[in-house]
Amino acid sequence: MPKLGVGPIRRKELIAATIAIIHESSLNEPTLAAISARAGLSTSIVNHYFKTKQKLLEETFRELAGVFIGEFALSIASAKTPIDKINVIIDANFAPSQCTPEVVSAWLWFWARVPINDAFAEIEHTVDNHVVNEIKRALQPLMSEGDVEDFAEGIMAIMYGFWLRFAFDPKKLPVETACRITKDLVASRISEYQSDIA
Amino acid sequence: MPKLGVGPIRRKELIAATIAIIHESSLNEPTLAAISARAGLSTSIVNHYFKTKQKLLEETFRELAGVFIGEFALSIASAKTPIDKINVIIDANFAPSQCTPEVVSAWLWFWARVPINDAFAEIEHTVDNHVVNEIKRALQPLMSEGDVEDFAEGIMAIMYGFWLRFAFDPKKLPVETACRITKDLVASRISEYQSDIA
Amino acid sequence: MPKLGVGPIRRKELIAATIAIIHESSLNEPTLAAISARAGLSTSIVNHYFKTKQKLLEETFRELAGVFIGEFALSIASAKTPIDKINVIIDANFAPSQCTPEVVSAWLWFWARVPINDAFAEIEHTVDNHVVNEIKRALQPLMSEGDVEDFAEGIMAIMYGFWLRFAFDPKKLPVETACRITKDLVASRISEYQSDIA
Amino acid sequence: MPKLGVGPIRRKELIAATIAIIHESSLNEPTLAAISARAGLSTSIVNHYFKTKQKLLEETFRELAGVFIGEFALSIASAKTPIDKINVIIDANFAPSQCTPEVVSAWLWFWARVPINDAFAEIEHTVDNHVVNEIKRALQPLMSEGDVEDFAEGIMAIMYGFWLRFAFDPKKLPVETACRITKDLVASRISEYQSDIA
DNA sequence: GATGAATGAGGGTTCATTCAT
DNA sequence: TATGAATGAACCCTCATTCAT
Repeated sequence: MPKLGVGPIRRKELIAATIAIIHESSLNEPTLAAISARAGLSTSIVNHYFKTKQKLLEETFRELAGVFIGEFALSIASAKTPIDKINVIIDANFAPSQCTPEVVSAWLWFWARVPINDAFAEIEHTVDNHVVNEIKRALQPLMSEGDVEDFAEGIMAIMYGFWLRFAFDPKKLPVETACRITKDLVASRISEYQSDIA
Repeated sequence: MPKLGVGPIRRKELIAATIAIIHESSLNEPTLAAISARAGLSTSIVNHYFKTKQKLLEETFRELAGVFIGEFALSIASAKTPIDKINVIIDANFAPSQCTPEVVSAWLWFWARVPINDAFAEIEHTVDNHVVNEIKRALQPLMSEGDVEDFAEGIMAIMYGFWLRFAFDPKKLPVETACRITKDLVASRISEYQSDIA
Repeated sequence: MPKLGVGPIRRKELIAATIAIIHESSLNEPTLAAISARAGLSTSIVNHYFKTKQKLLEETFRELAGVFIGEFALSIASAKTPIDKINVIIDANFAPSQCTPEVVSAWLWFWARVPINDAFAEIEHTVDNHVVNEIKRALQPLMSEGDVEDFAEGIMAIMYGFWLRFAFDPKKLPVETACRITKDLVASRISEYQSDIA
Repeated sequence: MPKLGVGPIRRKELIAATIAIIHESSLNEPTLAAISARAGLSTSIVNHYFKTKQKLLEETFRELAGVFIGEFALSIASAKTPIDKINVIIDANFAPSQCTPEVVSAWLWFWARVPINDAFAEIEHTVDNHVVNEIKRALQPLMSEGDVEDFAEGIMAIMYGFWLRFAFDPKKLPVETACRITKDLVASRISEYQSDIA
């Protein structure tokens, strides 16, 4: 096992601190002072390891995206039926690693800035494409192309909506409940769709 | 009809500018410079009319909340069946006044700051209570108390999720489509629920 | 008795408010907002009656100086012996009208700004000359010219020192005590001076 | 001898500049712009070293108070007779370090703000207690308790009065003269007091 | 006679960044 | 590798002033 130099360690620490501070500051711009204080380091360290704040944020977003795509890739292969595939996708979206308030806040923060930050936009675009494509591929056997589009939008909307609640709602809806509700809604719609066809 | 003095007019203008700038700055803190420039006025004017930035933002949130509650109140009375009531609630949430990118962004911005801003929290709390109560009241005839809770959460999640897309997604999903998808999902789930019971 | 128009009345009110606010703000620059609020008027009124803040302050200082000179002039004529004259001067300095915290604060405020405000300097100069001359005239029969100078400085210093305490010291030393202590110190010094001569 | 890093040096420079600027601005609120310009540094440096203007001012006052208490402590031990002790106290008050226009202006400025600034109040209170106690201790052998109080007030008043002149009077009364006058006044009063008793 | 509308200058503070060590 | 020194831009806010009414 390769021993990490102090560099990569510090980078990880700073990225973790960034995510934490984004959440704590309620979608306000996280300050380097807060981030480095959280990491127990001086402010200048950011310049040392990431050159600019923007670069630190990009790395943070890339890290988030990487973990998410990872969750996704792991399970999708094993599913057989369309319904199974959809459920696996839903499970990935509600994976514990993706549903902590800190992670959700960070996702929202980056997502909100996509329109004014090209680097963020590119990362987000890649992830979004990936997810939407997987959903569509799973749905294709079940319905017409136009319906697939709508259906995918609906599923995404439900999951985004629950994420919002995970980030901000003090009632702390359990992830499992959210996951179940999502699956139920999707299953109901699919079964109804199929009976409509028949 | 009472003629508005220049005061109320300027206040309206500044509130409108605030909403616009919140959207444009992608959930960054809107600056008074940007807001007043948008309104074609000097920065000092905010102190003149609102005393502080915080007060301006509170007024802005109150305005948003008022309009939303208004949409809501108008239509709810006319609905007869539970399904009708749910659909009326969904219509209110997807009313054109609530689904422009500017308005959605503003809602998200205020919502995100609820945990760190007591004045915002109070306004949000009032609105949230109102909406959740209406949904629950509509669902009560249809299902058990525990299921009502879950169902309400699901409906809210869908709508929140679509709102997120309205705010940020460049694909500009039509509001009508979102509304229809939501209603379909809800209707499917209800009809399935009822056949499960039977 | 001539009836005052509203103009002179407002001017008096604003001058009184200015003195009060100078004291309350602890030698900070009094703001027009505070002054006019105290007078129950709008800010713009100052421009209306005094044109500028500087002019208002000058008028205020002139008013203070006028009252002081008045106290002074009233009593000086009646004194016969040098000691009597000195005591009359001390009494004038400790006259009730001159020893309220508000008035003392105002004096200090203007006095402090003499070096950077020519208009204030001129007013102060006139008053100072007047007082010093009276003290010297009273002392001349008692001692040599050089000693007169020193003695006058000492008397002024005592009185200024007590004024400082009136303005700021929470112990609220009674004016009568201050007056008596001053007179005692002066009388002791004079009697010792005379026994030294003899 | 510990070598000072640049930090302590800058802090000293900024404190010195603060005192100078308070004097120059004639008891107006000193601005950070003026202070840092005087120190040849940028405005932001204050945040770097003192965090806030208030903190800078507190440090400045603490510095003034420390030097004064130092003057005081040095000499008090060596005095034997009550009169000697009083004179030593007077010398300390008129020590060159305490009688420059800059230092006196600063004292007055802080003193004036004691009623509205708790941090200043605490510092002032400590110093004031110290001085008054020393004076009283010196006078106790000479007179009754009630007289001690009055006498101490009188001595303080004289010194405060002279200080005022040092700060603002362009005639620039020599410190030595002020010191001598004060001692003479005190000595006269004491000797007369004693002959009254006898 | 009196006020509200509106502004521009200047205040303290925050913050990301650069640089020398 | 890591930090403190230092700055300039931008922020919100205060304030005296001008102007129209």
